[in-house]
Parts: sequence; structure tokens; C-alpha cells
Amino acid sequence: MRLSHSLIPTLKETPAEAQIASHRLMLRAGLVRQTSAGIYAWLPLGCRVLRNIERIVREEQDAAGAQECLMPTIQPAELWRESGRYDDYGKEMLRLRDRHDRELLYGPTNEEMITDLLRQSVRSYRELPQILYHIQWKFRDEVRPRFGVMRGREFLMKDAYSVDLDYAGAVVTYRKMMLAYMRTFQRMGLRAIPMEAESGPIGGDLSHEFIILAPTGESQVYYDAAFEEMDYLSRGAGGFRHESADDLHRFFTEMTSHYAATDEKHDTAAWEKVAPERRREGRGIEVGHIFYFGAKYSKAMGFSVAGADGKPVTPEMGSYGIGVSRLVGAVIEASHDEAGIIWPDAVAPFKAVILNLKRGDAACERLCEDLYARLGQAALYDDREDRAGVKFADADLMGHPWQIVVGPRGAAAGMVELKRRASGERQEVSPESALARIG
RNA sequence: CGGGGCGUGGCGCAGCCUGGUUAGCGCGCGUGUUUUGGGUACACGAGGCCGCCGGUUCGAAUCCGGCCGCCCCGACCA
Repeated sequence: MRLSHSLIPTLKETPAEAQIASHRLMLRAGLVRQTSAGIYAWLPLGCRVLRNIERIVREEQDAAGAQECLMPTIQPAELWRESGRYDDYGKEMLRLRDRHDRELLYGPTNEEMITDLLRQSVRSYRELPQILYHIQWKFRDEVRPRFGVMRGREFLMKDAYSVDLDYAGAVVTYRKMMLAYMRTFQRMGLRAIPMEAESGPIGGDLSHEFIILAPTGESQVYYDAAFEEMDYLSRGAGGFRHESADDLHRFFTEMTSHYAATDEKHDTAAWEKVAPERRREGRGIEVGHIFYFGAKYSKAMGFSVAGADGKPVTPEMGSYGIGVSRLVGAVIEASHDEAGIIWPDAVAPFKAVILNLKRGDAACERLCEDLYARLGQAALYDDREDRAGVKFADADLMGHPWQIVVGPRGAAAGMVELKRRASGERQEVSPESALARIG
């Protein structure tokens, strides 16, 4: 994209409502604009980040054997009456009526709907297990939206739902999702820690939330230093396979054998047993939550399949959520400095920005156009009129992993300056080696 | 939902208490000149239902009432 023709409204000053770093930076870098309390419009730059995160989530869900589908945002009230949650969910649920006065709601989650879909089509134990997911906008009428997209009322969520014939199968599926989640966050440059959690309104008895550490997080967390040493996930495929129940078991054991808890679940007795020098506390942001809830919905909604003996069996289910839009804020919380965002390569809206420091200079123009043509959609070309200071400041603010600085001095010699945003390291290189470094 | 605060050009704010000329400042924006290697300087200029409705008054951004919106602190959540 050419910056001169892009809607990327950067701000020099911080809007008054933004309290935390990610919110401030998302507004200043032109990623989002608020349209109502807790509801945001995603501008081109923010939209690209959102899509990148979505893509990683999708790839890891697919790798775990989950099938993508897309359920509607609007749901009929009857389904929620069946599960009993129409009343339980309270004011968080946005209720609507259509022209025929039928009761509808804007979905805060989809257990009922998926159960309805499954009971219509799944008849036999032979069709199990199944994992389905979708990435769809949700609405929860939070009492107090805050922290920008981290606690919005409207938010983009990946939610997956699993059905297994029995408990043993459900546990394997649960572990699969845990593995997929750890890989997902890892790929975004985040260190996530699974912590035992309350199952809340979803119900059920096995539940973990995935917390990433950031000083502005909403929950107080306690964990064993072991989680800081777990870098084997980053070594890639060598580790655990979704197909192997044994691998999944080893993985799950590894993840759950060290102490980790949010303040709600904090167990002082267990904490005392952790060696003092290995105790870590801090603030955390919840970016994912997985639940095994057994037959809670299948039973309430009459979902059964024929078992091997021909008799009906009530399947075991689970649900698995990742806050996709929240992750945009969470990544920024985890990776920024005074000057702006520092995007991890995998989620960056652009791999590189090309800074043309001298519009109209033949050598500069030629070099920039050439680089831009070769980088294509991977690059943002800052082709605005010459205001070097503004360009540098905006580039830092927007946080592109690489900055290619093309000025008349270097261009005359056919050289550019390549700067790495994260380290600040810069070097004079040929355009070819700049392209090679950026990859 | 309880407690607090704020609504004045795109952003950040002043003015309001003590009503009275064309409603001001900084940033941003436009034009020109000058600059240009880390938010360049100067000049000129555009841009405002002073959140909305009603009341008081000769006269309301300013006083009074109601409403709406937004933010912050607490109890809940991907």
C-alpha cells in the first residue's frame, strides 16, 4: 500500500479516553476507531492485523482436526430456553425482537446452536468425534467496557465445539485443543500459560484459561518458573502430535504439573510447596479459555446418538474460545515501547515500510519504486511529501518489523538503510540484501 | 448497577464560577516559501448546531431543569 493513498490516520496526541498502552497505540497508529462504548471499527491497518491473527488461529485449528464453519450472529431465543440459559445469562445478553415480535438475541456464544445443529445431523457413534469451529463476531453487553478492544462489547472470537462418545474421548479432544492453543499463541510471539479455571456460565468441570503476562492484565496470576523455561514448543514439529493420544497425554501432564493459577483459583497451600525462588507473580490477560462440560447441553437439549449396541448415548462435549480481537490488544501490551508498537513478524500488518526521504529525487524514486514492486503487499510505501521526522515517527508508531530508509545520500550509491524495529539495529545495505533479510 | 467526572473545529485543551463584541490556544489540515537523515521554521488560510431539548433573561458556551453520549473507580467476562 502507498501511504499517501491509505486511510491510516495516525495521531500525534493521545485521545483522552485511552488509558492503557495498547488502546492508546491502537488509536494513535490508526488501527481502530471507537464508534460506541466498547464497539470499534477496524481500519485498514488494524484489519490486516486481525486477519493475520485469524489466519494463525485457523491454521492451528485445522491442524488439530477441527472443521471450520460459520454460524450466524443472530440466534432464536427458543434454543436458549431449552438449555435454560435464556434467563441465566442476564443482562449481558443483547435481546432483540424482529418485525413479527419473535424473540432473538445477538449471540454471546454458540453452545446451544451447535448442539441443535449436531442433534439434527449426527445419528451414530460412528460419526464421532467431531470438532467444529467458527470465527465470528460476538456481543456481550458488558457492564463496563474498557481497555479498548481488550474488553469490548462486540468482539471477534474463535469458538470451537467438540463432541465425543465418551469421557475418554473428550479428554483426548480437550488436550488436542490445549496443544493447538499453545502453538497458536506461540506463533504470535506470546508466552501463554494454561491455568486451571472456573467454568463460569458455560458449566462443566474441566477448564483452563490461557493467560499471557502483561503488567496491565486484569487478573493477578501466580505460576512456577517452569513456564518461563518451556521453549520446546518453539522448536516446532519435533514435539507433540495431535494424532497421538500418548503425545497429548505427555503434553497435558507437562502443562498441568507445575503450579499456575489466577487469584480466583489461587491455592495458598499448594503455592507454599513451590520453591520460593521459583515462585512468580504478575498480571495476566486471558486470551483463551477451554471447557469440558460433559453432557450439560446434549442432555438438556436431547442430543443423543446410537451407540454400538444400538441404544442411545448422550455425547460428551466441550467448547474452546480464543479472543481474536482481544489478541490484537494483548500482542501490543506484550510488545511495545515508548515510540510505539513492535509487531511480531507473524502478525505485523506489513513486514516492512519503505521510507522515501526525498520525493522527486530520481535515485530515491527509482529505488523505492523498485523495492515496492518487489515487496508488493508485504510492504507499506511511505511516499508522502518529504518530512523525514514524521515518517520515522510514524514508522516506529506503526511498528513494522523492518524499515527500509531510502535517502538521497545512500540512493546515489545504490544503498539503503535497513532498520529492525525490535532491536533498533540499523545497517547500510544493498537493496538486494535488504530484500533477502526481510524474506 | 452503585460512586465520581467529562461533553467547546480531526486530536489535546482554555473560556463557564462572576451571562454582553467576530468563541480562543497548541497540534493536525490546505496554500506558499524554507527545510529535509529522527515529529523543520515562517507566512497566509480553511474548518465550530459550544452534546440535545426546554426554561430564565433584552441577551446563554456561560445560569436552571430534563435527556443523551462518553470516560474513570468497584462487583462480572474471550
